[in-house]
Amino acid sequence: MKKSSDDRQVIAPFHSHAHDHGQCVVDAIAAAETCCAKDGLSFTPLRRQVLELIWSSHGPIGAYDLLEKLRASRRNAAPPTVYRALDFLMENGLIHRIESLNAYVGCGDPERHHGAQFLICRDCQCVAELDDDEIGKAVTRRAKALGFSIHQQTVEVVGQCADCAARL
Amino acid sequence: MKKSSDDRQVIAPFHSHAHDHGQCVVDAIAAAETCCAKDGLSFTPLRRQVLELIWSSHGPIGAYDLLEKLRASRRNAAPPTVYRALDFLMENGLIHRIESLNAYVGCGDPERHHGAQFLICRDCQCVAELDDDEIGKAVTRRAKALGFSIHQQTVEVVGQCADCAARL
DNA sequence: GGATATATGATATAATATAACACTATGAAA
DNA sequence: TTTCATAGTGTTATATTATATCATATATCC
Repeated sequence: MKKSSDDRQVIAPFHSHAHDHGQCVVDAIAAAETCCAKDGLSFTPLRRQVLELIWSSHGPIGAYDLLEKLRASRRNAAPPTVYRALDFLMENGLIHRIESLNAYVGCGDPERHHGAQFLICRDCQCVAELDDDEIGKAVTRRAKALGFSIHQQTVEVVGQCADCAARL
Repeated sequence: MKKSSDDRQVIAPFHSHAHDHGQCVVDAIAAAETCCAKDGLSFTPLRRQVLELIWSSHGPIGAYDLLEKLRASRRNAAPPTVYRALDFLMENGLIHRIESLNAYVGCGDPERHHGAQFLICRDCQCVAELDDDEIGKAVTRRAKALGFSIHQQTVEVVGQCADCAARL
């Protein structure tokens, strides 16, 4: 896919439900393998499976929905099973938590530590992950002016994506 | 308080625990009265009391903490009692919900419809509410480039405030 | 006053997340 | 090789946050 200046900082753009999502999942797992290997983290079968399920869901997914899917192959999975995997994946930048949805999405660029902004479509529930320098810098500048040192930024924008605007 | 260029867009700055917070509460309630009167909303005793409790808490407060305080004067208050009041206050811009804390704070500028960014200190739990044009515009610009129409922006930045940096 | 909408009371339950303790496997230290 | 330490998972229980539902009261409008 050719990049235009407008999507240069778009990590995970909005994409149609028609694209080859299976490939997205495969690529994401491969990237996670690489990350974990590099950092000496143990990417266990459980963690891998949870990450696959998150990517497979094609959008933010809640912990309990995840649990239900997980139970297809692990009959006795319990909430901690899922939450521990989620904690691991978040700590290591493989997924993000969308606070306003109590849900989780795969990170489109796990190998790079980055700020993130999410555009969340309230109609189709799809999420675009951005890493917009301008936004990040504006936040940093203002925080600095107030003597505030940033630990973590969460930018969540709820609205309607282009596809839904056209479709509805 | 004299305004410098740096706090021009700061709606509710970080403030020491020593300031006259009673006055903040009184002012906030007065502003809410004005807003509601202007918009023909019924600012009932319950809603007023919940707003007072939120402002009195001097920082983000959770629904169940609020419920407990509310029970001092309303023995049989239940979760819906609080959540309904919170819904009213949010819908009408009198408070904001901090997603990453599951908590609520009074809005420092209820009479004006505005975007909001929050700097949340993880040490003292204080919150600064900003309405930084640059941040808002950067978000808007990028959303526009993707054909995304914004409904609501939540910017939450977790870190350490200047006071805590000096104190710890 | 009666109809309608709005607000609150009251009970139950849903949805999200964590605590605590037990068990296993792996690998390092002695 | 035994012992110890650690990381990962299993299992049960419970905490925390939020909503559904139906009943009752209060205000408003005609």
